[in-house]
Amino acid sequence: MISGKFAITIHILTLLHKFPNDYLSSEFIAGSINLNPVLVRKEIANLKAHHIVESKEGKNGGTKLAVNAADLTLKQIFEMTFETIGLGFAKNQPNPDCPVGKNINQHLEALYSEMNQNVSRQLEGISLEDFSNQF
Amino acid sequence: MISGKFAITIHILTLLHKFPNDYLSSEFIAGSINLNPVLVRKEIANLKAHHIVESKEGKNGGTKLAVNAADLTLKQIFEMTFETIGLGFAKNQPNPDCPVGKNINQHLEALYSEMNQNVSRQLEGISLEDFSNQF
DNA sequence: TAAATTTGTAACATATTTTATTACAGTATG
DNA sequence: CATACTGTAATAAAATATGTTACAAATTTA
Repeated sequence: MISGKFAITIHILTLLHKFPNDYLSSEFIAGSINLNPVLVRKEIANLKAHHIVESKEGKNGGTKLAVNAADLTLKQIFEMTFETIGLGFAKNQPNPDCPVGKNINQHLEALYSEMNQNVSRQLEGISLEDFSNQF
Repeated sequence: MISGKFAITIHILTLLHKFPNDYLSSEFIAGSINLNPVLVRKEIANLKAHHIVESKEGKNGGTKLAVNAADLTLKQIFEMTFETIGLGFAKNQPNPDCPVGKNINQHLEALYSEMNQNVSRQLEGISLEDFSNQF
């Protein structure tokens, strides 16, 4: 399974970009994603920690973008929500007495690291503005 | 979370490549991965369905490679175990009455499709033999 | 200042996916 | 015929992701 964090976060940011002058409530956003507002607020908390958005509490409060959408890349969003891609590891520590078991994770890590560089290059070239303007 | 299928499968194949003349038992393989033998047999069943390995039942049975390791690419292994990478989708159907909700999944799919092509190109260039010879 | 609305967050519940275990029929070997 | 495998189903346990409820704190507006 893969968490929906990236998809949810980019959905939130796209909405914020579409309404640049409003503080959008978590409930409004949740209505577009079809997601519980608490979960929206959790993702927003993450965005706030990275200074991508700002929120206002209280009545008529909500959240708005705090950065220029042209300067925020999908790579940054990816890193805020995923850290890394890859094709996974076996759950248990492999057998250290086997030459393959002993080294496989290190080789997989190297492979996945290349994948990340690869994907990062792609995502670096796309800004939130680019993404949002497709709609 | 991400399933360990790819890692487990490539671990199995690396072992088979290291012992090209033996039928390896699921128990032996499981000992290297540190995984339940039944799960090893399940991944082997998948490999068999793709004609990558062949098994022999009964005493002294086991599994061996049925293809040339130089001709089997990590891309093929990836496709046998994952189908696709990506950064996920929100679990619920987004709101079709919202212009963003209505179209976001389609745009994400396009993005992920590019990611896949990107990663596939990388994995295409690495054979099982290449991977295994690192050990 | 009081009522209403919204964020922030914790605590808990449910759902889904992944991994593990048990069991046993079927097959080949010696 | 005993042994050691595969193949597969059924079930259990563990891990992760998502959902819900509750409520304190903040801010607006009447």
